[in-house]
Amino acid sequence: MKIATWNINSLKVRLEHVRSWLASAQPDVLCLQELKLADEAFPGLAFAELGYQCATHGQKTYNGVAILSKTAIEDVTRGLPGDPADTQARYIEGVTGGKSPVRVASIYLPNGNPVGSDKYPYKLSWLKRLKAHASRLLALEERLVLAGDYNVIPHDIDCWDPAAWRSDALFALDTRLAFTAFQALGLTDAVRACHAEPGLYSFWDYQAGAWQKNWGIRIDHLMLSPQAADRLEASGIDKTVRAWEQPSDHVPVWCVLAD
DNA sequence: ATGGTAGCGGTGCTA
Repeated sequence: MKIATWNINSLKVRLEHVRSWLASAQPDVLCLQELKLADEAFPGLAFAELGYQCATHGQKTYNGVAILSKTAIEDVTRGLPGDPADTQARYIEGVTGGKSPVRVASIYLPNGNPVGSDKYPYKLSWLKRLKAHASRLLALEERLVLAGDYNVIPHDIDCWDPAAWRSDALFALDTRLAFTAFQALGLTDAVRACHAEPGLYSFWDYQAGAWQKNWGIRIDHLMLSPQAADRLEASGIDKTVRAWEQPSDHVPVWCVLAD
């Protein structure tokens, strides 16, 4: 079973990119972030044509997440539990995979910039809330994949220039400490489990020719429960997509689990 | 030192 995550920065603009990638990469499950669409505007038919069912948690203008799957998506949760006052559409979870069931979440963690604004404590509290929810999910002892745009650079080797990112909300010490505590619940980073080398990036800024200079960062992650990690066969980042016409600033990240 | 890009929506916010 191939499971992927991709922040597409507007599904309206990127629909044909997503359809092309689905047709060629053939994932069983694709988690999308930054739809920037209300559920009423979600192009479900365009994915049904390719054999995918969809569960969506949309929002107009900002955020918005979805799960696409070749099999039925059940037991769907919309919104990250733990704060009824949080109305931003950044989390959807469901169980899919047919005879090889896996619980999958599509996550769009707050960016948090600038550090010092009220956006940063929102990011940290959101990550803490994700940790609390993940702890409950791990107790189920299921195959679990928490996939998405975490807006977290885990380590120095995950960015081109660590010094340039040191004071950024994606790499600040408190961010990395909170992410480390989350991962220490027993989650495996699917890309790092298969690839030790530096310079694996999933995002290149639109500005300053970042793609051409390879000024990238790795912020899109697939975090696996022990039951999923035991079945991990391969993982990767489809960076060629970043060179497509009018691309997202993120590229798909994927893993393969044995059925 | 500054600005550099993209999407949404029709101005400034978010990233």
